[in-house]
Amino acid sequence: MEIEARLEQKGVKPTAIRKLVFKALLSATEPLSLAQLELALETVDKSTIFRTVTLFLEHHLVHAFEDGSGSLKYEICQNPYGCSVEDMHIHFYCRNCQKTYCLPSAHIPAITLPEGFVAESVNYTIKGVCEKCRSKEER
Amino acid sequence: MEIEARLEQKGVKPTAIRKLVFKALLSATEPLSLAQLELALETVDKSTIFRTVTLFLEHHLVHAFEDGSGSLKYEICQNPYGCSVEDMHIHFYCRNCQKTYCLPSAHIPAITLPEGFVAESVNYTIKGVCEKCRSKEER
DNA sequence: AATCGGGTGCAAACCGGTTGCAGTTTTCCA
DNA sequence: TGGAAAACTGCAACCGGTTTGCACCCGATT
Repeated sequence: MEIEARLEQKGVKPTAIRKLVFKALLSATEPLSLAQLELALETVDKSTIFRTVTLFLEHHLVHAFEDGSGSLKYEICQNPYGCSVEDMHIHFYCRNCQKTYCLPSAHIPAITLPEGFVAESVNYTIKGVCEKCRSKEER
Repeated sequence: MEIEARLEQKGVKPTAIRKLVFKALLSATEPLSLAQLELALETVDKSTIFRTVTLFLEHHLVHAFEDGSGSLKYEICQNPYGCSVEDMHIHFYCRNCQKTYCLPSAHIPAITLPEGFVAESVNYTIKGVCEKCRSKEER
């Protein structure tokens, strides 16, 4: 199975729960928080989910970022063979409906850091109001 | 006094504590968390500091962002007459020494949002290791 | 001086995230 | 094949940052 292979490829033993968590993140239409994962996987304990996504993080299966909602969001790395800084995209968080949009067309513009600084991860998030909510507000 | 004028200009009554908080943020060499403000202003209660910066936020005297440290950082808006999205700069957070650097030379490259989306704030943060910490690590 | 409303301190609640521990399952080797 | 060791999971408690309820205080206004 596809999911199993991706876990194994990164050195993560594909237990039943891990496959569930991975699948939930894969099939979600947006990056998910721990709470959202907990909701989606009612049978699984939150500490297990936490440890699972932490494991995924360490093995570069997913990445995490803060979108301005106050909680971390987790997202599957697009590139199965390693998710580099350049691959990261911008996120848009709607303060009204609380949905987090990926803007995959918008790659994060690179910045030249001061001499000696080393970037390990990048977070570019825009907060505002999405199209749907704005058209509602205007009425 | 300068500080008093800036508070009043934005419709914030300049109480003694508010001036203290504003001054602390102004004179800091980096954006500060609530905990850091609490430390800098030992006589002031943390809930008061919280309500003060929240008030500042509402009146666009400061802006807040999450730098990857786990806590929000507050920073005086550079432009006293309103802090627009274009004025925002990039932050660098060192996971080793936990210092947050402003990279004011690096204005955030603009992104064209999908039709109908409205940006209200922007957060572009890079996490990694700063020059000082890196040279230490290498020894 | 009495009154009123905003400002402040204290304590407690809250919430997302994290950990300790015990029970269960899997692995692996004698 | 049995049985110990290691890995995985659930439960409950904890933690730190943030937020709120409430009572008191203080300055402004009548």
